[in-house]
Amino acid sequence: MQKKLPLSFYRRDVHTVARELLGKIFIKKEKNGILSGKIVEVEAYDGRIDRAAHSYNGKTKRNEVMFLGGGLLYVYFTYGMHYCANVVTGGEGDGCAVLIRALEPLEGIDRMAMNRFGKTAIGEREKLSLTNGPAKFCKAFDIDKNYNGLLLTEDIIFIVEGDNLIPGEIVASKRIGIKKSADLEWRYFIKNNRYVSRL
DNA sequence: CCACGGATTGGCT
DNA sequence: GCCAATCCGTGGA
Repeated sequence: MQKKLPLSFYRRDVHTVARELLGKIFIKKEKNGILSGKIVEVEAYDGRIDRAAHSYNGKTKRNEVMFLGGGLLYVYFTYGMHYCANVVTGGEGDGCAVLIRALEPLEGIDRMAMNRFGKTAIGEREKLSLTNGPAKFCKAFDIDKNYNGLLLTEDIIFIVEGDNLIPGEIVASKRIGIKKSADLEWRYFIKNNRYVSRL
């Protein structure tokens, strides 16, 4: 097993971290085994200048984890039924985070299938939609508010080295599903990867 | 106190 | 492509 990314990886510029997270392996250790996947799509949020960021209007109970500094997991609940997970970046007080939008499933696919569809026998179409969206990935990995504020250098949820991408493999585009600061091209994804949520 | 709407998804037309 | 589902944080009265 590869070494966990250190705190210093996360405590940098949010766009640098967002781009470098692509190709890396997101891992959750459970009693029954490991769930893992390659990160293929992310979005950057910067509360200092970005009106779409939850942290834009300052610290609240919901977003406080975003202000605690790089290396924490920020999990929020939305639309009355979905969780989404972010990696906090930068320094304390910055209010920056990278939303994990999609993974390519690697280990524990049967358990992801159970979490998403309630069965292990899935076809190609279902496999492709296991983790190709921020709430789908949280459902597959059974990530909810209990994981909010978790330190990514602990032995529960963490990220390790994976594929080394060349700049030409990374595409930047507008972020999905937001109305404010909608023109910023702060979504990054791996070109031609089948598990990206949308083109 | 109350109303609004959201970093989404899946089902139906 | 359109829209309902379903909570709760947030902001205004």
